[in-house]
Amino acid sequence: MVIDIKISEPSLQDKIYRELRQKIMLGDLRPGHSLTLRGLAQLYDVSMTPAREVLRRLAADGALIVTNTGRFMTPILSNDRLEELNALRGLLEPEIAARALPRAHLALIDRMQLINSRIAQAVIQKEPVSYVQANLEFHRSLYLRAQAPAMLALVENIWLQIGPTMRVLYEKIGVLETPKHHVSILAALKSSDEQKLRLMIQTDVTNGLRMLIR
Amino acid sequence: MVIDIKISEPSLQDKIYRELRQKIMLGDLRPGHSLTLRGLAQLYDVSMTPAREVLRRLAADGALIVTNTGRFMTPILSNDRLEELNALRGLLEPEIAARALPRAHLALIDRMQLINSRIAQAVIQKEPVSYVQANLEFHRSLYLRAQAPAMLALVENIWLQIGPTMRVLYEKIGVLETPKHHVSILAALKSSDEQKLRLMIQTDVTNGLRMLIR
DNA sequence: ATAATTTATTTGTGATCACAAAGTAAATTT
DNA sequence: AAATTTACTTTGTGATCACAAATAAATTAT
Repeated sequence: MVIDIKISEPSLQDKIYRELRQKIMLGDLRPGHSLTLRGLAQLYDVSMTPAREVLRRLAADGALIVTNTGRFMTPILSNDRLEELNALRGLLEPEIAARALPRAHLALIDRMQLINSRIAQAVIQKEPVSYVQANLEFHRSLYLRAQAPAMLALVENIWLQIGPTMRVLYEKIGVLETPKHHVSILAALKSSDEQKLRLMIQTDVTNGLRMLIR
Repeated sequence: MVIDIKISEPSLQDKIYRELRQKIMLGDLRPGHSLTLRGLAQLYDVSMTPAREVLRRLAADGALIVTNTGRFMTPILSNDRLEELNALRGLLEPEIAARALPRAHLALIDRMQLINSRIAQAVIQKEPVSYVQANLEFHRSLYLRAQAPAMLALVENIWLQIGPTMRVLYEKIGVLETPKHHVSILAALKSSDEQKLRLMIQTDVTNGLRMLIR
């Protein structure tokens, strides 16, 4: 009997998809940035076929919008929409954080503390992209412990939609300060205080935008 | 000056996408039902190209899962996953309902009452599909008033994921009774009682599943 | 008979092409 | 100089094909 090791290599478009998705989430692309099939295909040295699938998938995710003439671009969010998306963060993230709390052992908290120092570094060096990246990683590393994949998927979906807009907001305002509620979040984790954790996550998300949008 | 009326006819794949999406949401397809490119293409009398895009978009929505060998099928949800998705409903739907409350005038309530009678009819005739359809329409007609498109999109996304599973659950248990909390929801709307509305939506969602899953 | 192997069929992926619609630049007219 | 028309380029859509991997069916061997 021959044992088959399943390799199941990721298809070509999957790699492009993940790469572009990451770029959008971290704000590498500005709002209104348009992407073309042939442009993307050329960039990754593939044919139009994988390129179009990637763009449509991202559009299905809300990472891109499709103009009424079929063009793809990163979304330009109205203030209303941005606030709605942020309200969703404020609704979902405290819940998923609370679910992660019982499973958040010390090693995780240490790692989050480390990530937090990376955020501080990004503030000093005034690098909005790595700031956003470290900030999201701070939250994600916690949420992963919730073992709630569907919930995390929704949260990341929202991050994806606000990515480009967050970038320009950070650029405009400047990354002035390290998120002050992160230490409170860490404290709430250490003391296993669910109510405090929910509140701190909530305010971190809410104030994060209020600071930007004024 | 000539005024151009933009027709912007929906592309061929958009029609197929919406149709299939609806089918899945309403439970026309059972969990584990597999869809093939050529099968779908033949069914709608198109080439493989539009068919594959539709399937990938639905997969991006979570309406379909992609096996590790690239096949498409409707998801078979574990109990954990189903409960997680239902918890998300319980989190999101009260919020969006509360947002709709100030805008819910009498005409809407009347319409919801009408839909509710359709649900009762479906119960009598033991038609799970039209039961699910009317039930979702009851909720959606309310949520539409919230003017929170991103929030509604997330809610519908969840409905989409649980569609096939709900169908079989209703088949197994049988559609025994009209959802008893709907009248309370309508009452809360009439009296503009936000707290009651939130609670009733919440219990309607929660009990709906508990009834099925035992 | 049952398990293992071979053969045949089905299936998704990526490439290439024609085509029409949309966008852009240039030219012409008013 | 401004507006309109014309010509040109870019772009997404859908179709068709070759190919390799996966699945199903048939065959052989134990």
